[in-house]
Amino acid sequence: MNNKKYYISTAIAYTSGKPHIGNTYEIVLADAIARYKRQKGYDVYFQTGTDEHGEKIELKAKDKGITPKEFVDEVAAEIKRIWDVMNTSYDKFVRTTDPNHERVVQKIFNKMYNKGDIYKGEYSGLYCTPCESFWTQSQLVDGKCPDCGRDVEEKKEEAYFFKLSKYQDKLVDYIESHPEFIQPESRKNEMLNNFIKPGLQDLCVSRTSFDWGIPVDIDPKHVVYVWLDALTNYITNIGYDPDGSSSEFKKWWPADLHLIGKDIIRFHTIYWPCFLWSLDIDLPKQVFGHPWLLTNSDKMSKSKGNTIYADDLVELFGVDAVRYYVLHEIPFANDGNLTYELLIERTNTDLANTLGNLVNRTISMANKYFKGVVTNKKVNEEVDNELISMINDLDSKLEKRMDKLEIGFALDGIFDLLRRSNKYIDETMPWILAKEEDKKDRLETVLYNLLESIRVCAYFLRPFITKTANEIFKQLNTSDETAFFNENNIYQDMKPEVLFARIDKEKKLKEIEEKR
RNA sequence: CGCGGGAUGGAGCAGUUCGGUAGCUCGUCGGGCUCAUAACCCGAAGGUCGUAGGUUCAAAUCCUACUCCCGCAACCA
Repeated sequence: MNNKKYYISTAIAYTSGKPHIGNTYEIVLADAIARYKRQKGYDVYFQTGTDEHGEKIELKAKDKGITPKEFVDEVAAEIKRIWDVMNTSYDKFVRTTDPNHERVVQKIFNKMYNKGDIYKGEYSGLYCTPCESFWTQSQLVDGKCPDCGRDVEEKKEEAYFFKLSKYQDKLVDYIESHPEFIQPESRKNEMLNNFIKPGLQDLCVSRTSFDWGIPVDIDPKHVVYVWLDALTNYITNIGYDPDGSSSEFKKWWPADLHLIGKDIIRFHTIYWPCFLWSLDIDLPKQVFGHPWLLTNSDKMSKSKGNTIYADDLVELFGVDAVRYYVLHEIPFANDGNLTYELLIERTNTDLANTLGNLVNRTISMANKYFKGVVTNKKVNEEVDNELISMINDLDSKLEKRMDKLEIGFALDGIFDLLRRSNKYIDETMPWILAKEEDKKDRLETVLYNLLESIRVCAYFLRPFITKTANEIFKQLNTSDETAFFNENNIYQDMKPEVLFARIDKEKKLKEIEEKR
């Protein structure tokens, strides 16, 4: 029995507004990996949640005339609802406003301070007084405030700093000696060359310009920098405590995979390792910065009006069409593209034609020729060998892809077998066999092989399109979870039902247009 | 000369490590079949593998220069 543990996390979503499909992609990806690992026998802990502090949220709440807490309660509930609509199997949904998290973050801050890794200093920067904001040199437009266009001035402010510089050499060594730590690899070079090697500046880890954050308890006019607050969610919620961690923490940490967007790799591969070292804790095994999902090859944003929301898509196409699309279409390293047209085409060709139709035609033949009772008569011919060996090879094929987090290629592997099964039907021509009485056992063997192929595909599809896979098992009327060709099944009382109806593209697009 | 990634038939990708008939999915066109969801199966058209040179018997693959695209460039998450 394999009892290895697997701790996977997504980044916690920032509660500044409703997440669009691009933001939702990450939880679906994590869910597929988590479900796959569970199926493989791992003891899995899958954590997600929300990041709820910061100036931006304070301002948004003010605009709405409610308290920040009321604001984040609303948004966090909406995010959780969408995660649930996407049928994701997270074990824990954490929030940075959780009292235990806040308390432990304060303790962490104190521990770093007592150790000398955090010290009090002065933050100086370019400040726009009317806007009450600091800007960096690169953010300025013609040397002026990018918001109001007025002059900025050098201003100093009391602040706490974390000694990133202390860990610089250690970090370079670690990243270079652990090539798997940052994925994909191109990101590793980006971090090393752009940030770490030129020299790490100490990081300002407190703010006094706004209040919506965790107070520094040795100096309460400061609040803790949001990233120190947010990153620690990965340990505070499994029982880390500077005064003594729980057995749960000892069981799960270090995390096996932090799944994050490519835009926040810097925080996870530079700040986070240094914070952990400061606390004398091991680093997570791997950080994967996934690419983005674009609409019409353009970044999604509310101002562009091209935002697509996951719950709207689910309503239009069903949860598994959406899950399948995002999991299949987004390659390992490059950004993916999502349009209604592409989603409809993908759903029709793969899910309706290749998968749905195969299940439907196979079960229909079983019912028509054998009144729905099919066993393995073992009247095999040469042509069966390729199909059966493909069935038996699927497990190792998928494992190779999944280990490299190549989800899209893993799905391709399953669909290769589904396509091969459709071809097998044409090669064996069951409708011809059915006309000859002495070919009855051969016919039954053919159908048996097909049913096994479908069963194994459904088994491996379950981490990705869970609802559909369960529906296929129900239609096959079996609970056999064998990952390989099983010679001794009995199929009976099967009911064919359309899994994915073909979508009329023109009609659907018109329907979407009218809804707008 | 900031760092890194990329440029392959209409679309999306594989192949480049260790040079040797350019492959896959989708789309288009033609054919077949009828168990099935206008589905499924077979076949065809379509590529000077970003540009220009070089090495080699042979280059998408190695070398040189150039063009274009994208990401990152630190205190907003």
